Amino acid sequence: MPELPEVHGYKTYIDATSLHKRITSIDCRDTRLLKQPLKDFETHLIDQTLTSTHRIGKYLFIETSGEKVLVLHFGMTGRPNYYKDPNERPKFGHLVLSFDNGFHFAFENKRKFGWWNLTDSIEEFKAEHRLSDDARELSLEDFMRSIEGRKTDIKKIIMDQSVAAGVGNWMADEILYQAKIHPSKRLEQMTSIEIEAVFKAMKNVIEVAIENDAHYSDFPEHFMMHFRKEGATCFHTGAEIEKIKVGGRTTYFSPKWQVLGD
DNA sequence: CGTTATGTTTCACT
DNA sequence: CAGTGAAACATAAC
Repeated sequence: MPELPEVHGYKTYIDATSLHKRITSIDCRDTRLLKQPLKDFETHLIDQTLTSTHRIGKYLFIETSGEKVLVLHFGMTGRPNYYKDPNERPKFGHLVLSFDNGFHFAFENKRKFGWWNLTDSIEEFKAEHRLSDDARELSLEDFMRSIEGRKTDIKKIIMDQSVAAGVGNWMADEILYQAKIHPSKRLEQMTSIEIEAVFKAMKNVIEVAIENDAHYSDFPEHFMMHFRKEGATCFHTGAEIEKIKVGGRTTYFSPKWQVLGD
């Protein structure tokens, strides 16, 4: 379930398990997960080691002892899995790196929307993909600058990876619930106070989610993740949560708490 | 069987 | 160029 906090956890996991071990082989069951030919990955990764990781939004960059940087995106259903016994290869571990210590790193991807790529530099990749700074690091000034003049729904704005890298669908709903802002509120109709409230809520949701290892049931009780579903009721108002579409994505909000105004 | 799902990219229109 | 809505990608789970 990878949005920023989940990928943060994956980074910690990979740092603790998979660095500084010589890569002996790559097993790819489905090359659709690779943005470049398998041969390229083998050329650049075999006999090398993973040396460090950097996360920007939902993207994880893994530097290697070779020339290239490995880029991972987990899609909607990806996660890493480090294991020893080959029989423990996860069902959806379509892509596996094996290390000289006998352990394996599986890139699990049930729905195959995740992928691997190779890049020369993180900065280059970031520019090519118009990726903003990570939402956790982003300054209010940069945030305000990048949304200036935009005319669309606030939810679409905060989910735009060129505005704040890392905010996905559940986080956007949570952020707007915490900020008491209707997801369809047009940016051009918002006051700077409201926009700042959204920014602060974004920062808070990220920190709370990371503190709790993205484990939703451990979130504070006033967090929407506990009632982000049809038929559930809002913690603050007791009113029923509504489900709508915003920017093509399913959106949950509390109509009495997040009032659209006129 | 039909619907839905945490994401990104592309494309045809306004 | 900015924004919109839909489609495409692929597949499990309800």
